[in-house]
Amino acid sequence: MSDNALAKGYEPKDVEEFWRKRWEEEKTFTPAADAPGEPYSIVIPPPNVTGNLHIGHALNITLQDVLCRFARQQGRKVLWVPGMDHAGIATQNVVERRLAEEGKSRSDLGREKFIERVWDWKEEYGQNIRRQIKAMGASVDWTHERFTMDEGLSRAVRKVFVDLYNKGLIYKGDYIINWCSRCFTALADDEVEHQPQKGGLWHIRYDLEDGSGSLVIATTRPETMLGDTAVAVHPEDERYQSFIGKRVLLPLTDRAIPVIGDKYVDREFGTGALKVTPSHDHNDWELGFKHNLEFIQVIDEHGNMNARAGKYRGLSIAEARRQVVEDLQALGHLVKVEDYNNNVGVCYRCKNIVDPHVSTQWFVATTKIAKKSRDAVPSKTKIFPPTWEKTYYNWLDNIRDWCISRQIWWGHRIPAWTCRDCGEMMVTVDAPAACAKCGSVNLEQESDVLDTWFSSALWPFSTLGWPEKTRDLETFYPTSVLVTGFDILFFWVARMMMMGIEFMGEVPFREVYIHALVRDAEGRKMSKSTGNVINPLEMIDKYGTDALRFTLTAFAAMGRDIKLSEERIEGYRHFANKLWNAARFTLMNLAEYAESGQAPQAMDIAKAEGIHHKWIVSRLENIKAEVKKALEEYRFNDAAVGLYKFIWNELCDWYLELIKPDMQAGGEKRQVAQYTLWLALRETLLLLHPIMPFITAEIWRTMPGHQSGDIAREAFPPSHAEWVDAEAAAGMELVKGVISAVRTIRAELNIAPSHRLRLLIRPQSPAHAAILRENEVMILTLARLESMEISADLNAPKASASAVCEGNEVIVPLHGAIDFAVELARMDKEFLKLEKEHKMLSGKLKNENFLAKAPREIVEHDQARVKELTEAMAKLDSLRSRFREAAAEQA
RNA sequence: AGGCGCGUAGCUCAGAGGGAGAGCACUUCCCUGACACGGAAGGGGUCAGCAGUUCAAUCCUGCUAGUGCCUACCA
Repeated sequence: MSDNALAKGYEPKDVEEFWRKRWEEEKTFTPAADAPGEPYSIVIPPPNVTGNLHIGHALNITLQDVLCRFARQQGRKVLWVPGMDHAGIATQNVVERRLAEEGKSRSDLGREKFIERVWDWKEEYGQNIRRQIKAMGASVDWTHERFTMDEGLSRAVRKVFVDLYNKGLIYKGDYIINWCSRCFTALADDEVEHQPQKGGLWHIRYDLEDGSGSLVIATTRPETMLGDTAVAVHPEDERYQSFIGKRVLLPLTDRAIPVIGDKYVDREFGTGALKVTPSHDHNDWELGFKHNLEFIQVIDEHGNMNARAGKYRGLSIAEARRQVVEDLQALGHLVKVEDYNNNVGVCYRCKNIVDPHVSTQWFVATTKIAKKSRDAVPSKTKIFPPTWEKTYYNWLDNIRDWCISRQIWWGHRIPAWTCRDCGEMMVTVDAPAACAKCGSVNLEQESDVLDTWFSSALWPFSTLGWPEKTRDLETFYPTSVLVTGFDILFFWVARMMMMGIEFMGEVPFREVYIHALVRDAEGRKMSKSTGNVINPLEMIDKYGTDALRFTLTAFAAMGRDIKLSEERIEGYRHFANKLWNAARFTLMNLAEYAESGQAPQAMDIAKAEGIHHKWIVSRLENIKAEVKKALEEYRFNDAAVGLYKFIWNELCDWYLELIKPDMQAGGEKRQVAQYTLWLALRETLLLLHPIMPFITAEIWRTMPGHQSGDIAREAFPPSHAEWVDAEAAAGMELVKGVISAVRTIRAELNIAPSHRLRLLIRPQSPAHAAILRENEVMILTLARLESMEISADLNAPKASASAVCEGNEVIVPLHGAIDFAVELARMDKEFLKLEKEHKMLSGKLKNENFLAKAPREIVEHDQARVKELTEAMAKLDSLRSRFREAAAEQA
């Protein structure tokens, strides 16, 4: 494409490729170490390295990019750090699946080989993610790219681990965790999905040891009774009060277990008596400690009954359940079985049922450090929109210690070594050469790795070089804002807050902007399994990146879900094309500057001739302020929609049309129009650039005066208070109104566009007459008139179509075959509209309370409007009567 | 169970305590020298229901019925 002629329609592909390459080669978005300006920084929420970017990422990236580009325009020193997350379980899963296709399992390879394999995959997939981030036009600094398992970050992870351990904030302990016996790993609470499932509620009779009676418990998991160590009832439950303190015989076993009282028990549920299995239920675990009960594990980590289950040993959970129920029935202990639907926890990746299981795990004592993070909001970190604060508080207030060990291979291996000889445990950043206690070199490292979120929690400072005291860290920490979806507010945002405060002594970000979740047309979360994903790359391919970005930005109203439809993207592609063509028009009309590449001679528009020029710069000034304010307040959609309306409905629909006569007139008129047009386009491009970087960059470099420059390096257009001109704006409204009135008459009466009309105007005032006369050429052109006559006492033919516009009678004499009925209907409709408003307002003005209590401006405004309406109605009515007479004569 | 949110034009969604908006779809006319990915002119909504606060409510408050999400739990 040559530099000075734009193609007829906007073709995004080549343009985007050109700019992606140029921005990358020129390192446009790498801030110079000595760059001036107040630092502004964002760390990207690192996408999963094996994932594919979905539309949610596209939204996330777009919004961050809008902020970064806007910040650069404001003269800030901007750093946007890109990177990826190793996503432990998810990534290992992907690789394991691939191995399975080759008929291998990870144990075939062994730990080291397997991890090598994962690194290979990482390189391959990482390239994919990188390409997608680039496709979005993200102005990240690739020289700062990080990976949660690169060397620096791994070191940061170990350092944090060791420090927390030494402070007593990391500990190893038994805990009841969610265990997936298929993946053979612990799962965090948020890795467990709940699925409704049909099951039963078994009522089982337990007899008192002293033979004085019995009680019936209800359970959904009868097989766990083998591990029961108590029965709990509500202490105020009259049915069972007398049982408390006694013992019952546990059927199928030879054990007697106590009956305890605890308010936790829900009297309404089941029988009101609860069997307590501390080793196989989260709540029972708590009860076990509270009441000092015995902990008996009857199920092993494979999901099979163990030796403590006696004769049931070796059975799977399902088999054991069947067998236990059968035996209970045989012994007469089974009272009844009800159908019961409950939610079972399943593993989020393999959908296997997750069972509570006691095992030794590592924990971060988040219960001890959560408060500082809570207190930092909103004083140190503000959350937008603020409604999310409550959610954040709620989570931190109910936080439990964080289980950070995972029984997988891919991830940060826990930096703890145990001496095989003396059992001493050492927690150190670097592998110890020998046991600190006995000197043995026979050491073994923990096999578990850390939860992925552990390294993610350090992201804001680890990516900037911590634990070294780097210049980046000094300059860019705390980061300016974190942009993310609410789905990871807890396990990511809150944890970053904790770690940032703990290790940097300062919150990781000044602001958090929570954006919507993108859902499909039915409002479902997009996911690969439901097959409802909208692939951003496909959208980019079809409609261009800018159209996609604009759509996402226009949709990004705070706190709402986005139901994206492809039609919407298509609609905004039209917008890109519209802008493109406005640029073509501009270049075409600046032909004489093309050769020299010089900008048109600057002039003072505020003092120039022509209210249309004054009007457009006045409007430009408004939109400039509007966009700036909107972006500062994270009202992305307001910025986008405001620009859309300005560009399409004002710049294109009116201004470009209004200056056509000037361009043809030549001379000074043309020069003023050229300069103003150039200026308006220039500033509009700057305003739109953060949202639509590619098309604005491309148009920018073809404009005279820009010497093929890069709009990404330009500042936000300065404000010009002197451009704001209410008078010009009002004048233009009048001119536009008259033109529209004529157009309406033409359309309703079906008058061919090629037919030039005569226009008569009885003006509302000499001032109005003057404005209309001054702008005669524009009116003639845009309304397609043969002539325009303005006079207070002109003689209008009776057979005229007419309208009233701001008190001016607009009259179009008709000749030839006129459909009187159509015109009468039109005038009636117009009159009715006025009448309706008049009636409403005058009614309001008769209300004494309104007059007494409403603000004066409102009352005055309404009074003025009523006066205006009254006049307009009178004029319209008289015009209508004359037309009726003409109609009668015709008949 | 608790928390949060939503109901506005046929569809997808903005919006503000005082004259109801956009995109797409629809109707009529037009290939007018930037653009048919276009232009001009239109049609279409008791802003879920009920009650309250207010001079004024679609916007604030409460309730009802509906709907969605999040968190916890469901022995």
